[in-house]
Amino acid sequence: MSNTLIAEKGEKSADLLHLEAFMPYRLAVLATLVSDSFSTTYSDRFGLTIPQWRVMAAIGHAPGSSASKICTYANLDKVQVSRAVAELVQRGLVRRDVDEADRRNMMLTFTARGWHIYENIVPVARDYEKRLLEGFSEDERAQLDRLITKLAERAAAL
Amino acid sequence: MSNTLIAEKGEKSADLLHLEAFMPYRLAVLATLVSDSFSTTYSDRFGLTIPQWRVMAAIGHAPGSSASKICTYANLDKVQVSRAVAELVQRGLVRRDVDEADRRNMMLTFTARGWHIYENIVPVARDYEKRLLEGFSEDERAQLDRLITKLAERAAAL
DNA sequence: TGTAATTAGTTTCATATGAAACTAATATAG
DNA sequence: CTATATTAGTTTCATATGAAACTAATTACA
Repeated sequence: MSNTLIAEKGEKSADLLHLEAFMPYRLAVLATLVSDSFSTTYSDRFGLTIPQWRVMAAIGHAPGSSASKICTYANLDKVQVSRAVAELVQRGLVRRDVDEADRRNMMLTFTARGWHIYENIVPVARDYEKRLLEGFSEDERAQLDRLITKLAERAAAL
Repeated sequence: MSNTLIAEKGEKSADLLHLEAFMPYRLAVLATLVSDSFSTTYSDRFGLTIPQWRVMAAIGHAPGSSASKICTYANLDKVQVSRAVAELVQRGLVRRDVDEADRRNMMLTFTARGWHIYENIVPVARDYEKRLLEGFSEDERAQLDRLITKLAERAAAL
């Protein structure tokens, strides 16, 4: 009876894979949860998208970087960086000057307003991270750090 | 000199936040990396998107579930589920029948072809996870499990 | 009962995304 | 040198996404 066969398959397969215990799924859910709650805290206050926030972080980290440096540093593709920068320039937070040493490159720096915003976001970000890791011992933090690095290495190899 | 002031700010702020050490960023990058490499392995072979894969996993786990059950189980919103199901029905992998007990609900089950695909994907998924965690000791796996759960709890609270 | 509120799922619409094509500048080879 | 390849960044275009509006069914309660 094909109906019975299908039902049996269903019962068997139910034990084969539980999404809630499946590592790629768990990582995706966790990252989305963290990302959403974090981005809420800064998009509410500063009106930045995730790529915009990362570009700000990249410029703050290394002012004068080119867009392609930012792609690498912030793990964004060049279209995302191009658009994020355009918007930040538009809003008067970032300056985009041609690098005279190689006129293909853009030199990206903050305006005074950009620095102001950046210096306000950084403590918010630090505080978010602090609250996220509240209740984690020094040992747990070190473990987490190590395990994430190890996982990223493995994933990059697959 | 305002130029000097800005340069000094740049140097100071560069130490304030390193994206590569910032937990929300690291989790996002890791999840994307894992998600991309995993989805490549099954989209190449089975032509499924991420929401479609999760819907398949949900139906395999609990055949006959409604779309809203699948939203909860697979952490997808109802639009994603609606569209993924429509496509899977279209492709002859899933049946969508009205639940006569409550005609608002859809009862989602696999067709024979759907079961076939599902039973082929599950080993691929298991194998991917196995390779991802290759080189992780039992203790490291347990730690990872615990830390992810703990992080997700914290993030949900923020 | 009949009316309001709720729930399930779909569709619409406006925005987000990224691959591929494009422009401009530089580097490399013949 | 000139021609070709490469690199940086932007724009275009087709698809993905999700909030809000919508349809249909059920439940709550006056």
